[in-house]
Amino acid sequence: MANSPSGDSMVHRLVRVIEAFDGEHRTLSAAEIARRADLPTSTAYRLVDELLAESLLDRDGRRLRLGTRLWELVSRGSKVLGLREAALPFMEDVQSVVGHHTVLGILDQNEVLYIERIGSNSSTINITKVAGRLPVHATSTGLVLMAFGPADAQETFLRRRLPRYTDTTTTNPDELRRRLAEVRQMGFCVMTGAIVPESTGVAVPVFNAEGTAIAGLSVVIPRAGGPLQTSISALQTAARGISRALGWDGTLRDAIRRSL
Amino acid sequence: MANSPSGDSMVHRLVRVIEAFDGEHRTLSAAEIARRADLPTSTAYRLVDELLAESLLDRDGRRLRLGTRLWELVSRGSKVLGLREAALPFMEDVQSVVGHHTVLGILDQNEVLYIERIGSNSSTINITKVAGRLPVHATSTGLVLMAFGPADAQETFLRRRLPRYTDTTTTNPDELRRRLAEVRQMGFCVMTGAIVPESTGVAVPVFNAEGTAIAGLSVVIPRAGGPLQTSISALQTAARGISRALGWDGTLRDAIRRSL
DNA sequence: CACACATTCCCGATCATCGGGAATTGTTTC
DNA sequence: GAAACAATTCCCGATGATCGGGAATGTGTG
Repeated sequence: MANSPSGDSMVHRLVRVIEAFDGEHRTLSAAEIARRADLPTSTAYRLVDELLAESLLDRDGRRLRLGTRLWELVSRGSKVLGLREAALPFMEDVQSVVGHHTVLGILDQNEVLYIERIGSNSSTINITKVAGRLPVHATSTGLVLMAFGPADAQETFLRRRLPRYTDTTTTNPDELRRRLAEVRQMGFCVMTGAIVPESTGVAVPVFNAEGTAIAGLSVVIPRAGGPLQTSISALQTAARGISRALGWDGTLRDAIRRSL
Repeated sequence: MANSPSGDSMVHRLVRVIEAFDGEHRTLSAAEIARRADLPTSTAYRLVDELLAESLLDRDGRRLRLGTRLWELVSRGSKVLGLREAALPFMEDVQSVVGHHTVLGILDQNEVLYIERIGSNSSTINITKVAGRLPVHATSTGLVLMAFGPADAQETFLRRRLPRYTDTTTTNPDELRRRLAEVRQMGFCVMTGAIVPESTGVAVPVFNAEGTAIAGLSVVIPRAGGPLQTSISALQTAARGISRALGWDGTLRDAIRRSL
């Protein structure tokens, strides 16, 4: 059976090609793409040609990189850019008060995807990366997103097997349920050393018009015990500002929530 | 000749689908995609299915949006994110001194592509958009990129027919050549009302290790005549900072340039 | 110069893609 | 609530774009 096309779809191959590029491999040669995407040589070369023709890849000599046109297309249409732009000014406010890393994350495929970060360029360990992912159960952002997010997401989340990172990582479903309830009651989440010790996250939800959390805003501070209350109120003010900037005036809903 | 596949490649169709989404159309139904991408209905539906399978599209009821996974993949591998992250802190510095819109742009396909903007949320008309394009010859950012960019780009640029936007837009090749020389000599570019009247751009180049401009940093101010010198030195300090942050220590080159 | 590797080019077989059409479901409108 | 309209899903045969092995050529390296 000599020339049989492999079963997977064209799109999937393209994804593999794009996935071949990452933070450590911003430029690749065609042969490297073939290897990393596990494609037959000639197939890889043909795909690269097609992508070049559409400017989805840029060529510099024999090195290839993801095209800026691709970034442009995706950014224009994705909701990420809008969210990021709405949030940035408020994140700066938080930053000026709290002074450590300020991070914005959303829920995607049962993980936290970080879409923006501004940081004092030294202070704390920066485990969060823009366009990077972390597990829901081990991050403060993850828990607020889960606590105030859509109900169906919570179900599937609690049904999954969760990995431990340090001895303070909570993986037990019942305990997580308890923590989620707590977060819902308090309106924020503090989590210490669930992935790396000596690093505390404080997160609050950013609500949409329906009152579901669509993003989590958080600060990462060196250790617990600082003036938490200051951070929390700065975060909450900012979160409300972001909602308003996005045209989701949460005032009414907030009032209801508070009066309960 | 009933069922003949249309001539264009798969990738091109996918691009058309992605292009169907933009700032005004962040969510589309499958039928809208078919119309906007000019695809036969059943083809569009099949493509949408494939894209959903790879999470390149997200589905919300019957509305579709560009998947955050797509944004993630592209951002991770693209040089844009790195540049943006390196630049942001310095842009904030500029912002705090100058107080109007501060913008970062790069050259792509003979146009200026803006990749970051921070702005006083009211002051000036914001013609620049993140992930938006403007022509080279009518923007200050465009001219610095051209003046200090790779030589071959200049050739093709000057050979092209250029549109006028206002009566101050420079389209004459010889005059442009003169302006480019001027920019090279001064080290910055000031341009007033070349696209919309009453809006002045001031731009400086951000150099890479080889001494070619890879980005243009600029501020947009309401009208000419303000304390230009302040803006320019703020921009230049920032630009040097960005180069350094990217690991391209421009000190040596700057010294050479200055001593000429 | 020899060797390894990257890149380009060629080509026949195969099967995923194409798109018309019809059936089904959902949404407006009067 | 019924009719008119649009959106979505499903089916299926014909077609040609895609597949990938292989050979030739280019590039760099010790």
